Amino acid sequence: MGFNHLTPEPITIADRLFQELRRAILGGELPPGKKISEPELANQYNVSRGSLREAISKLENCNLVTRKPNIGARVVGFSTKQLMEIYQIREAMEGMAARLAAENMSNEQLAHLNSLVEHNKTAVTTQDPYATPTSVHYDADLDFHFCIIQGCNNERLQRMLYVDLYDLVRFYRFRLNPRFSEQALSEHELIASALNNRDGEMAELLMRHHIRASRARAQHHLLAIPPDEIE
Amino acid sequence: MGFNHLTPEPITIADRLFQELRRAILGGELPPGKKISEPELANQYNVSRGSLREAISKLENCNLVTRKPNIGARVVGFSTKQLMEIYQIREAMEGMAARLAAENMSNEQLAHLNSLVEHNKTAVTTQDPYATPTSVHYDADLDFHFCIIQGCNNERLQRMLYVDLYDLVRFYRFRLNPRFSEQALSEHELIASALNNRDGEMAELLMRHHIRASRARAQHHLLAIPPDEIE
DNA sequence: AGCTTGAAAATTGTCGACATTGTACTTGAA
DNA sequence: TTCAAGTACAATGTCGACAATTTTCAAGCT
Repeated sequence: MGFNHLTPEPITIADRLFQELRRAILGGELPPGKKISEPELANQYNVSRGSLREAISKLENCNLVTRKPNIGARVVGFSTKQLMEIYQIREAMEGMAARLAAENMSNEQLAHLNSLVEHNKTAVTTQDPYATPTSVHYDADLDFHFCIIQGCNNERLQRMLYVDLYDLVRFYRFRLNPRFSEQALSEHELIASALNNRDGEMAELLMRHHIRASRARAQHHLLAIPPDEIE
Repeated sequence: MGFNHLTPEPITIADRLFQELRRAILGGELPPGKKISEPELANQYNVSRGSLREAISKLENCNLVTRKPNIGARVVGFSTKQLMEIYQIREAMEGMAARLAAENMSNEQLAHLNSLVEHNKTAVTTQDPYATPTSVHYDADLDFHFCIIQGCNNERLQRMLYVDLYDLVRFYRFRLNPRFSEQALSEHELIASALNNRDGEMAELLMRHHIRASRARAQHHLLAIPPDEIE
């Protein structure tokens, strides 16, 4: 699973801890809403509580845990409302990112994006049995969005999407485990073609439509799940 | 100056430190790019380095300082490029916030917004000598945007704007000290009227236009400043 | 003079112990 | 039996000291 985005080398102990805990949360070992016990985890990972607290602080930045003074930290909770909120934010921010990418993306980045779309298309049509939705399509969708974000030439927008939002996206995606619809694929193709034409206005429109549609698909998918499994 | 947004009571020492340092950075006591010396500040505020480090961590969340492993923290730097990036992000996020506010804002919130606009209009037309641009108009603009954000009914969008972006906005605004143009006021009126009509589409369009225009005004204003005062 | 090397000083990272706050349980009375 | 208060326990907040790394600066060489 694509955990190694923007995490170069763990220099310090707190950094290493942060990455391991992040992985544990995104991978489901630490369930949503679980209390994070400082003494327990410090013991488990053989580090001091100070370093652990710094790691928790970083997790708070990614919105993967929430802390209350004198009470402690918990893994972020799962809620349909929050998921819908995230889609709204992505619609706005990634729409802008697509517009900027159309204007600023390098030709190399564009070529990479096209190869992603192409590769994904063949993977879907050939119905490779090993290309399960949880492995291939999954990361393919993420990679598509990451590639565009990377081309937007706005460092702060990139950082906000990467560290403030996309860990939450992964958090929900792992738990919802959505089938990657073929409709989403064709939406990707449309966006890519707008980017190839360097049409920022169109790219923003199509990206917003794509994310709104994804939100609707997720909502529809949620209705089919027994309510007791959610939240 | 409006520093007391979303800062209820300093429960813990680290919280208090965070607020004081935040104020120091936004108020200009700690200049952009200044190295943050842990021993020095810990001594100055009579706290342990541990608490100070936690406060610095919180400042990092607000994007007011940047930290590098084994090197230390610095107050965020001033750069025209970054300011323009922030305007682009605000255009996307606050545009969405305006759309959502049109749909979800309570009548009380709407009334408050109207009173803000009205009060601001009279303050401008009467040319009250005490209503200097740095005190009244200043916070008036911030309050206007905050009021709309508060009405958008998307908690995460609110938090992202408040904690991740608006401290940076204050950071730049304090240093640029822009004259509040009458054009901006009329743009506010237009946005308010769209919100009164509960027209989300129009509210988003007008908000985006307003922020894009503000960005152009800021850029124009920057060109009139000797380059050595910037960065 | 300018550059490289090396040691000394300062700064950041890490740790364990103490203080303070929250929590759970027991005990007692209505 | 149920609720309240108090006590004991556990978790978080805070601190000072030690270890590892970076920076500084002075000596030596080309």
